[in-house]
This record gives sequence, structure tokens and C-alpha cells, in this order.
Amino acid sequence: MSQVRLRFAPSPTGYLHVGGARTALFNWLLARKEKGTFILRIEDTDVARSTQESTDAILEGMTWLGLDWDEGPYYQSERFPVYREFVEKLMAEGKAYKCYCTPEELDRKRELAIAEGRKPKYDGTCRGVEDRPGAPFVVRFRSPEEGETAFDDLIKGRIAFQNEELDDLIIQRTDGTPTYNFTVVIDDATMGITTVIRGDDHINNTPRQIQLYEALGYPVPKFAHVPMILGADKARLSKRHGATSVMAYRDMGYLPEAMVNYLVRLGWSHGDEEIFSLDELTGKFTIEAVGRSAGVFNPDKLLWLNSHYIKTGDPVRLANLLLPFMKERGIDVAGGPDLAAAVRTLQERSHTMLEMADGAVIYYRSDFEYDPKAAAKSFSPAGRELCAELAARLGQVEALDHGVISAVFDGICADRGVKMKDVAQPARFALTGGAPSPGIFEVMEVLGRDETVRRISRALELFGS
RNA sequence: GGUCCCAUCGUCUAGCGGUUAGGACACCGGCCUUUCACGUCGGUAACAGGGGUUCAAGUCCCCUUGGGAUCACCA
Repeated sequence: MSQVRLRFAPSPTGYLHVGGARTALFNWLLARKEKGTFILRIEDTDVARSTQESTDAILEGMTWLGLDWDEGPYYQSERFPVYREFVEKLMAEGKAYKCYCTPEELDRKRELAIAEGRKPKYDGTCRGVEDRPGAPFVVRFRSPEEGETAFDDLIKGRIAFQNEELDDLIIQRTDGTPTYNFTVVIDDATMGITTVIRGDDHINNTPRQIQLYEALGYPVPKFAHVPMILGADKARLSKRHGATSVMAYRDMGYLPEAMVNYLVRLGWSHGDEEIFSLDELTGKFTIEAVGRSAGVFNPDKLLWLNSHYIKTGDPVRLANLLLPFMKERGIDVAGGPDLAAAVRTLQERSHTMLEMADGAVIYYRSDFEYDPKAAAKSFSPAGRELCAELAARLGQVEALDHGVISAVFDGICADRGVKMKDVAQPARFALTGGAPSPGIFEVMEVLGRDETVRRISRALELFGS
């Protein structure tokens, strides 16, 4: 079996954040690139902190980004018997032992060690101790005391640790549940994971995990530790830097392809290229091209990518995505203009779907307010007169399209000896109330002849003529 | 503090011994124009410092400095 097997293994203690999403993306990309298998595993051994809502949120985030999985989701909470079996095996082989030290004792020793300037590592008190039937215990892995444990990280290169730095880690708690460093090894080993791509905050866990693989007799997978994502102050990205939840970006009007494109470029590059679809990436992605240093999350660039994808997106699809945002604004698009047509006029001037929704509102509200300041500026007596003329001429044409509208404006300009803006600005005021809007020809075309004339008439009535 | 990782414009990065150190976001100007945008043209801006290796170092090695991660019966 030479096929690669990768996995994304989040713990369900919150939503899918951008760092996790990027890790998932890299795993997914490598799996697709190598025609391997991508597995989703939920690491919920911490029963107290894990929730179903978090699991659902993570799956929703993955789905939104378009990262589908071939196996799973597996739940560690359903595999406790498996872990127990391996703990028993290690104990039977003398590779693990019961430790009766209490947390209080350990804390005391730890504090003492720090106070005396020594390393706060477990001292091996219970390594040779006899069984104490009935007494509460944890199970510790007996790790080698000498030599070194090293691995060749796919993105960081060779990393070595002296074994004397590592102590005997706990693999099973007093309550009988297994701990992370143990379950992750058992799962990756038994699920046949060939390459582990994860955050580089796991580098320090790696040597002890390797020792576990070796003790268990399983092959050690390859490791690729991807750098962290930082905030603008270079500290690890967190809520205080702004939104970190992937789904929050959807709610703020971001497109999944923008998020994917942004995340993949944060730490990975392909020459000077900036724009990548998921499909292109499955051909171009390589783990070796991932950078070694941490990167700062840059909301401006994400926004730029988002506007790029809005600009080049399919209007019908965008219209569908826009629907919930219109609903949020209390607008039912059913009775108004075609939403896709409205979208087309807004694509090149919207950075987010939120902005697009704000811009689209004007097409569906005929009872909008007129801005008095704009009225003074744009709806002068002369402007009102030109608007009246415009309405009159529009009444004489059939349907509105760009050519017809353009001809009408040109006609007025020629006959009255005025400039385009002399009539366009008053018209914009009459049709939109003075707010920034798409090109006035486009607005009229989307609104249609009748609504256009109706709005002009209303403005003329409101402001006298 | 121990261990580990990292270091090119403000930010994301290209560079894999010989380059006027390139691109992108942001920023600043010009143009376009029917408001706002889009677009377009141009500009400011970087190899952390010090030692080596080499004919030649942003590229290789070492040290310093500066960031970050991790040191749980969390994952």
C-alpha cells in the first residue's frame, strides 16, 4: 500500500478557526494531489470540554470550504477499548507502568524543581514500585533515558531531541481514560496514517510520539509541521485580533474560495502566482513549498481576494448566496427586479457580500429616504427640469436596455446643451436618494422603465418642480 | 528559565552562490469617470547584526539579537 493517508484531527472544543482550517486544507490538498485518502478524526477524549455543537461547527466549516473527507469522522471517544488494549500491551511488556504519585505530590516536586533551577520533569519514582491493589494510579510510558530521538520534518528539516530531556509521560489517567499523546499515536498507527501534517506547536510532542510508535512496533509516519498564524502584533492569532472563526467570515460576506486562496498563500507559494482555485491547487500544491516561518494574518489581503472572487463570480450563484443577506435586511426579492441582474451591477464595487447586499437594497425599496444634502447639491431646479425631461422621454420608449438609455441621455445632452453629469447626477438622486450606486444606466436597466419613471416622478413631487 | 522552531519591503512572499533583489496586499501620486467603486500607469519600501567559507553570499556555516512554540492526569 503506497497510497498516502492523511488526516485532520481537531478537538471539538470550539469552532473551526483559520489556523485549523489551513491545516485541514494542507492535509486535504496533499491527499488529493497524491490521490491518497483524507481522513477526519474528532479528538474528543477530553469529555468535559468536547461538545457536539463544536463537532457540528467544524464539519460545517470544512464543508463550506469544500474540504470533503474520504473516511470518518472517527470519534476517539468511541475507541476507548482500543486504547485500553494497547495500554495493557505496553504494561505487559514492561514498556509502561503504574504510577501512584498524586497530582499534589507532583505539583510539589515540580515547584521545588523550578525553585532549585532544575528541570520540572517526572523523577521516575514509581518506575520500579510494586503493585498496590486498589490504589488509584495513572499509567506512564517508560521512555528511554539516553540517546536521542530525531526525525526529518518535511518542512522544517531534521529536528533532534536528547532523550534525557523527555520524561515518562502519562498515557492513561486515574479515571482510566487515555491521554492525547497516546491516542494520537494509536489512531495514526492503526489508521495507517502515512504523513502527519499539523501545527508546529506539536513539534515538542513529536519525539515522545515517535518513541511510542517504536515501542508499539509501528512504522513512524512522516511529519510536516506547519508554522503558526500570527496576529498583527506577531502574537499567536486569537479573538482579540478579530474574527478567527471560518464561519464568521461567511457571515461577514466572504466567499469560501477567497478564504481557501488566502489561507493557502499564507505560508505557501507557487512563483509569483496569487490566484488559485481548489482545483488548480490539487495540481500545484507541494508540502515542500510550504514556508518555515510563522505568518501574520492579513485581513486586507483576504478582503482583496474576496473582491476578486466576487468580481469574477457567476452572478446567479452570487445571487443565491446573497439571499440570506437580503433577508437579514428585511427584503423579499420576489416582487422586484431579477437579483442576478442586480448582482451584475454590484460585482465590481463590492468587497463582501455584505456590501453587495447593502448596495442591492435600493433595487427593492421604493420608499427610500432622500438625503437632503444630496438634494441641495444634485436636485437643483435645473436638475429637476432635466429629470422631468428624462421621465417624459423614457415614457416614449419600450423596454430599457443600455443602448436605449444611452440614446435618451445623449439626446437630452444634445438638445439642451448640457453635459452627461448634469442629467446623470439628478437622475441618480431621484432613483437612489443620493447614495452611492452603480452606473446610472445600469440602475435604470435593472429597475425597468416603469419603476424608473415612477421614482423620478416621486422625487419631482417631493421636491416641487 | 530548559528544550525546540523561526528571521527578504509594514504584511504575504519569489530567490535555491554571480539579480538594477521580482510579484502581491496596503499606502502615496497621475489617468479614466456619471456618484461610489473598478480599471490603468507610476512611486515609496526589505536581505536583523557580527564573524567566517568562497574569486563571488540574501542564498552555505557559526555566534549575537529579536520573535514564536512548548514544558498538564488539555488537545
